[in-house]
Amino acid sequence: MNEIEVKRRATVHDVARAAGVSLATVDRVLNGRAGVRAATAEKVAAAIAAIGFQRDLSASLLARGRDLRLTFIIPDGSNEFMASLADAVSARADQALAERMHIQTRRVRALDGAALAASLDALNPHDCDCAIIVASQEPAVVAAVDAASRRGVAVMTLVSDLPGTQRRLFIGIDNVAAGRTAASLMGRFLPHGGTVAVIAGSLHLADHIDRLAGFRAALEAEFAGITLLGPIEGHDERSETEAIVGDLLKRHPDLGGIYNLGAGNAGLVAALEASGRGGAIRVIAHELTEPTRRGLKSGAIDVVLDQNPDGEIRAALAAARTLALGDNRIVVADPIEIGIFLRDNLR
Amino acid sequence: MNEIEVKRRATVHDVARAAGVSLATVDRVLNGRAGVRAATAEKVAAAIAAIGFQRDLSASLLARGRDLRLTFIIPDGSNEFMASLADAVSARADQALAERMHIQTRRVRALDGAALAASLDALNPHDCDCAIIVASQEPAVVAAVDAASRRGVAVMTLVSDLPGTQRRLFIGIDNVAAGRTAASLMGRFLPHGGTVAVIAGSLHLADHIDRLAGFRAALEAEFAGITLLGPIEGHDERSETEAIVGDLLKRHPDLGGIYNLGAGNAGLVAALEASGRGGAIRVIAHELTEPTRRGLKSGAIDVVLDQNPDGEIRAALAAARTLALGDNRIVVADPIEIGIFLRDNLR
DNA sequence: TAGGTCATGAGGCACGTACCTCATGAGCAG
DNA sequence: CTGCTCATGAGGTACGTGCCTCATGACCTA
Repeated sequence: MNEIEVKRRATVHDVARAAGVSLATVDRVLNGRAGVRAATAEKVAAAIAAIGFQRDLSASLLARGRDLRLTFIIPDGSNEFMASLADAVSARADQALAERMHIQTRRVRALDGAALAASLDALNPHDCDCAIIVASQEPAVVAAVDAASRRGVAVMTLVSDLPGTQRRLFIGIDNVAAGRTAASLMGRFLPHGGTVAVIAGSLHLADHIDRLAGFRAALEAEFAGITLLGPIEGHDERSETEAIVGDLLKRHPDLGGIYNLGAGNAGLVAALEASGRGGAIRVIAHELTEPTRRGLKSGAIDVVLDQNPDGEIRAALAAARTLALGDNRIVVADPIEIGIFLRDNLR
Repeated sequence: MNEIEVKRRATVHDVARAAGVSLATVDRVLNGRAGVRAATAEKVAAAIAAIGFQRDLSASLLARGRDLRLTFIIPDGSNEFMASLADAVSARADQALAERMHIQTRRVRALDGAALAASLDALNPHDCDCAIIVASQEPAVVAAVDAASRRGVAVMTLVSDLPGTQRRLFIGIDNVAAGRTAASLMGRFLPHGGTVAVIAGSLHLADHIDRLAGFRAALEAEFAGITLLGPIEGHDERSETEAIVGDLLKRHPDLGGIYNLGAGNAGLVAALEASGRGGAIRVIAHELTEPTRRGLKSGAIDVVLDQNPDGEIRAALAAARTLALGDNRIVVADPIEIGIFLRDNLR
């Protein structure tokens, strides 16, 4: 008598009863099978809405009797961030398997649209339900994404989006906001103004363009005392970036700060440490990787903005799981937050 | 013939076969039921390890035929952060329900150990599998946590830990690191040194003590030019904090910064804005709530350190789900990161 | 030896959904 | 009317695990 009364969750049986149709018909509607008149389908839909039916994900996956098959396609090469993204995928693989998600990872040459497109073209719905890709903005990739969607392979974009395609979801940070944040910190670090150099990877990369735009806009709006130098392109390369920074330090003895919005941070740290001026110059970089960690610890880098690869992978997996439920539902993901790291809150 | 070969996931049947025992025995071992000799249990454990069996969470919850029952106990009162924590719980309720987790939230008077203990005592394993509490460090609470654990109600602590008890997991940030981070930012904001006032809620709260310790240590180690004023206790109250800040501003025309490591931020912002010196003083506060958001936007606050209530709730739910599997497994959660927010990366 | 306890096995039903086959009846064209 | 298509219903099995009952045989104790 002390029982707590619990509302039983609605099941497909309840839907059938409420709609006045059979279980088989409800099943046909729920799983998009043919052979149901529009009028009947609507009755079912109305019943679902009326009683608030939610399909039981666990039971659904169990009954399907097969794991969800996901393929991550991640750029290869020297880019440490992409490596950490791949690591984050591996780290989640076991947990994902326990939730019936079978993960496969492929690395393709960075900035090689043809390779990415070929990799996408090789996927068929028989062995891949969903592809998660780091997209580069090239026509071949756009075509491959749409083709995969038509074949029945859902596509989600990670880190770098591909708007205007059939991709179901984008998972990544707001890079304009990241640039603004960098400016806001740099401005406060230099209360008496000064010169700040900006280094980018490439001005053909959407995320780098966004960061630069945000950085510039926020500096102009709030910190008139700061003069911007650059941007200089380092092509995300260690040695090239090292040369650029070394040159900057030599030519600008009064340099107040450096914002590296691309990769190549190993070179940045090396040049700073070699100059003996590490610590006297405020430095902001992107992505928490081995070189930036080292830089934070040594004091060469003050702040690292990070897009939390682990969180992105978690969000991607959660979204993929939802995707498995229905074909026509809108999938949303928790927004990815920009991580801000100093030496003192290194995880 | 084009089939991709998939390793079938191991099931309890496979474990039984590998161990040379019956399904019933495997079940007894897995679910901690009595009536199995130690030697037999070990054979089963060995088989599980050997074939890498992982219990299917979905099927397990389905077979249990009942939802996981979770009770959040969250302090009530004027504390905006606790309100946002409760909001985060509500926001996840639907999603949780779809994963067979039934959430109940209770609010108890803040800093009232007896009330929290009573609330815990009222829980019995029949209608609550797991309690998630914001613990305060009082003997009555400690006793209640251990009693609940003995009764079969698992307890997890949120935001504020209760070490030395039977609590299964703590979910929250590293408050010493948070204090260090605040110091590290403040030090860089004031490159020529200055005076920084510290306001705490209460020096009897573990998290406040930790933040203060971290702040102090990092200032002393790295920023000798900064003089610390306080800490002054504002008891997390709006009006008291407002009075304190107003007084500080009046008496210290040269004040360089304020670090409020407790709540009462509405008062902080009001006093700063009333003084007309907002923007000239570097201000760091905790928790992204309505008043701190306002402060960031108006420029009264420079940086807010946040412990990401939504992420904490997500982690708690994930951990609870794992907890449902076995009684004697070690549950781990993803670490909660300290969020750092400026006006420019407000979410 | 009789009676008891205890470890283990065998088997079945249940959870909610997916997916299959087969039957039935309505509607329609010729 | 005959023969066809098509919407729908009825009912089954399966997924992997939890939980229940009952049977069996080993071992101990009086």
